[in-house]
Amino acid sequence: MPELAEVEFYRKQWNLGLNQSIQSIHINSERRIFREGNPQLAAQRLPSSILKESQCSGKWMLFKFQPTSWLGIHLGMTGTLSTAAADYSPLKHDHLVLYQKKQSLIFSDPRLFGRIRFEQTHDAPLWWLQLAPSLISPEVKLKDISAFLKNHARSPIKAALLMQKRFPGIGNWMADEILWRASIHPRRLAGSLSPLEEKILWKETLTVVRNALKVIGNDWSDPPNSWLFNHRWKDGGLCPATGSALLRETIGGRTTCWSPGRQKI
DNA sequence: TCCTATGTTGTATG
DNA sequence: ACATACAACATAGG
Repeated sequence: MPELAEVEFYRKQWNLGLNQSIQSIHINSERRIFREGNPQLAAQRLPSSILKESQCSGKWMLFKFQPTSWLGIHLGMTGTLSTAAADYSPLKHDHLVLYQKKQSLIFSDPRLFGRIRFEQTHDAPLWWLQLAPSLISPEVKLKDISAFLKNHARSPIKAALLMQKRFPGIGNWMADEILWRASIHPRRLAGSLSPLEEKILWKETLTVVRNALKVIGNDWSDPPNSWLFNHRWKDGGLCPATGSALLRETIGGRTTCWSPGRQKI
């Protein structure tokens, strides 16, 4: 499910456990979920450590534990974070449960596309520091976007928007939402956009990111019906702007929805 | 049975 | 080496 706003929502679910120590942990499917981490080390070090803070970077979350433990979590396609009572019994798809005195913190993921990285370092781990800067940080400028699109000139713009190196946290629905707002056909090649189209694309990217965080990132409210979001999945969906039928095809390897009258090749 | 699913990566190909 | 395309991963639900 998760793109940057949903990831932000899930990250906050564990805030209930801030500044409390871990009593014990439960790990399941560790060969896959910890495929680039170290489950033994996590099982050894997390108990008795204290959850201090967390952050998001794109679709990654990082949880900091005192004294020197870090838990990086990616939710894949179907991962979730939640909390439950302190005596919670893990279900089939619960791959990590951190038991605290007052509650348990749960990572669950039926499809196992998610991943957990555990590190024992003083500072935040290197892989975290090397993630792409947030789209809404001042360091990312239109010229960076423009240069990136030129470097991927022969990719459909839809595929380019899904590349986490430049568009961290953007996923399938946000990419479609951005292109719909910018009135750009998802099959247009990234290198074919005019300077004006690039400018509009970048402006709408920022708008979609900010609005998604505001609406979904806080309490998972439904986006307003004026967004493409509420119309894109169902057969027979109509464009909220033009009222005409939406189209869906696979572009850039993902099901893509667009409004043919508004987004032209 | 077959198709779909808000993601990423390894591999093949150009 | 770089860019692009696509199968593979694993499970559930329509």
